[in-house]
Amino acid sequence: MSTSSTAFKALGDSTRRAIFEKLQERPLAVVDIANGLHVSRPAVSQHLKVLKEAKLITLKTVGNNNIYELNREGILAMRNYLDRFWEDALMNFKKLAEETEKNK
Amino acid sequence: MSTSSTAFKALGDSTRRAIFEKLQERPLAVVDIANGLHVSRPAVSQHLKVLKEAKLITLKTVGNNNIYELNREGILAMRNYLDRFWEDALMNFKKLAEETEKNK
DNA sequence: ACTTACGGTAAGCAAACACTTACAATAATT
DNA sequence: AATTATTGTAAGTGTTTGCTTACCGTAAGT
Repeated sequence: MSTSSTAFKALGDSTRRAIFEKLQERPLAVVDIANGLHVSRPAVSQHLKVLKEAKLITLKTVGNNNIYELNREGILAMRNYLDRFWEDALMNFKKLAEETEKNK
Repeated sequence: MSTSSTAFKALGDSTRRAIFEKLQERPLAVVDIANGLHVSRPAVSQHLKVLKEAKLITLKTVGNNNIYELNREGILAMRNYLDRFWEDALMNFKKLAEETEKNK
């Protein structure tokens, strides 16, 4: 599957966006991520896997703790992809509007 | 559901992104959108409904044709939302890196 | 050594999703 | 008026998804 698809899908789920936003504040262990969320700890583990595969977060193991944090590279890549995506969409939109104007 | 969720989900499906990208070139009737895609025409109708509800496209009826086109407003809104989203993520990332550096 | 805490994964389940075919409504064509 | 073309929607189906509980491995604390 394309990079964009996995990233879109990863952030399309509200629980995963909640996790992502939690990690914006600081890197956290799985228990701390799960704490306060409305789903079980294993569910969080599964979501973390999805976010990791979408390259939006990374993990480093410290002793028995898995500390997750945002993946700067992945986020930059996604932002760049989307910038072009919107850019293309809006540019074509503009171009088309001009042509329509011309043919009046 | 929040605006961002519906938009993320809308673009998380590859068929819908294919439709969206087709509409980047020009406004199209449903038959023309379905033409060349690997799914049936009613499936396309359903996808169009999702994209419309995500405010990514609009439609205008011309006789018996429903012409769909990109929704500039919605796309701009989504882009702005995401700009801030990435901005926040990256800024916090940077801030945290600096604090970690300071406490060395 | 034993226990406790952390966290990934397997199995199972209900809800959501992406599709299909069948149908109905409307507008253009003849 | 009858037919054809365009489109949305309903009903049904298989797959995917998001969740749960149960379980297992590993590392730290006692």
